[in-house]
Amino acid sequence: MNPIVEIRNVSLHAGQEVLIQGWLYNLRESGKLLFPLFRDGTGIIQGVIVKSAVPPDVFETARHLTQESSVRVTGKVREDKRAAGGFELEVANLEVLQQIPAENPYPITPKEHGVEFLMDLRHLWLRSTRQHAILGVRHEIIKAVRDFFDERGFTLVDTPIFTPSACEGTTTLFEVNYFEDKAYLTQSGQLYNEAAAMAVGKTYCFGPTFRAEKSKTRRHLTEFWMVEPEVAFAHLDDAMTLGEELVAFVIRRVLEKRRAELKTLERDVTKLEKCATTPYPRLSYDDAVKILKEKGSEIQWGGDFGGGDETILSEGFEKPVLVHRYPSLVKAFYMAPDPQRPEVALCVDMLAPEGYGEIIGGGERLADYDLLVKRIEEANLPRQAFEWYLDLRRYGSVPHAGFGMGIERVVAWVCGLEHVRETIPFPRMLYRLTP
RNA sequence: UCCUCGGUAGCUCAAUGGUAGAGCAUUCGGCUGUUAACCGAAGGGUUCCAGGUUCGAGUCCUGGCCGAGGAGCCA
Repeated sequence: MNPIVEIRNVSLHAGQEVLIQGWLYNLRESGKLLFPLFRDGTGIIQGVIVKSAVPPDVFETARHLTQESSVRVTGKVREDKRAAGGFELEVANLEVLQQIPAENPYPITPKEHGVEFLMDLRHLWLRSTRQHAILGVRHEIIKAVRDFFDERGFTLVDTPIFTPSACEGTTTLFEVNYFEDKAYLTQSGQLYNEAAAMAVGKTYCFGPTFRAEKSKTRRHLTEFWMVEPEVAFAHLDDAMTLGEELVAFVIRRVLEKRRAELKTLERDVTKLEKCATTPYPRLSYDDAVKILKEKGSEIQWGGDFGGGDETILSEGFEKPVLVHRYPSLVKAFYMAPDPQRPEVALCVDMLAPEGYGEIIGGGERLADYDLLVKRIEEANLPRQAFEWYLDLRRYGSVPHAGFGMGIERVVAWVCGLEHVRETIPFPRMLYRLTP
């Protein structure tokens, strides 16, 4: 029996006869020669079939293989500079598991396709090299995020996806039936994270998040993944430092482990290399408004940045930039005010370079019981729903800070993608619930 | 919700108000080193839907549906 070999490992088997299990990626033909490309999820290898060297039925079977038909192929691995990847497979035999009929061929051809067509066929689109590379980078980013927090003594504490009410009361939530009651899909693990931080000191949650906003831009999904650390006894500066160290760690890891994928995506890695070290530039909201006004933005002090403003700001820096101390009025009720200037909050947004915009948002939480009660009332939130949250200020309240990082926006930035819809296997958007 | 653009072969797109076409995909043929191979041939159409103008509509008009980009909105 020939050993079953993954294509990524064929170089270890040069000169040996092996078995590869996969799919036909493409087939080129040149007279009595066939060049089938096989993929198996770990890579692509070119096969060579010489008509005179194999039984006639093997040649005929191979000649009629259709794109994405599933096969088991045996053959000898040989180093050859003429093959992409440096190795090719001298095919000796070929077992077809399923031949896709010519009347109903695989719909995604090696040529160009439109976004709508590819999104309708997202379940098949994932097989293409480009999507494959993005999935690999996404995996590496998630792994790096977990390693980062695990190595620093954080405890993963999962927060609920069904929630009884709005966490913040500002954004639109997805409502679901919960037996005789109503529940909402979480928009943030934030409040539960604060409870966890009071229990274990340093915590993070990592899971899906849902927002029912009718946003239709390249930066928005209705379902996306967010990692949210929360640290007891931490202040705004600690959150900023943690954020920049996390992002730099992730960038270093991807540069170290996923060069091949970044090359497939034609990513300019020199731009990422500049972001692999800290510190990142820090900018107060006041200074950011000044810069934006100089560059012609309509922004006035007190207003939140629009998408265009974020782009202008981030384009001024080669590294991600930390914008801190926004006006309290545009931020959530639980943000701690700056004791020096109560009109601004101890919060921070990290804007990725190259116009990718906000990837992190967070800051120091309001630890004072009386002030928190006041803010809940000012925000017209149902006090009763927040009694458990107020307990965190009744029983041993301490300063604490944290943030949320949107995984898809980070993946889009690292991969250099136009749109976040390609960063998640099955995107959920305003007008997209299938497949 | 608003603005802009679009919808023609399985896919990507052409077509001055006057015979609906190309490339890719599929099938067949040619080629012993191809690299999104190449060369030749064939099959393949409710031009998004409904109305209207016209001798004649893929093209112009009205309404609708669907999509894309953006705005608003959005830690």
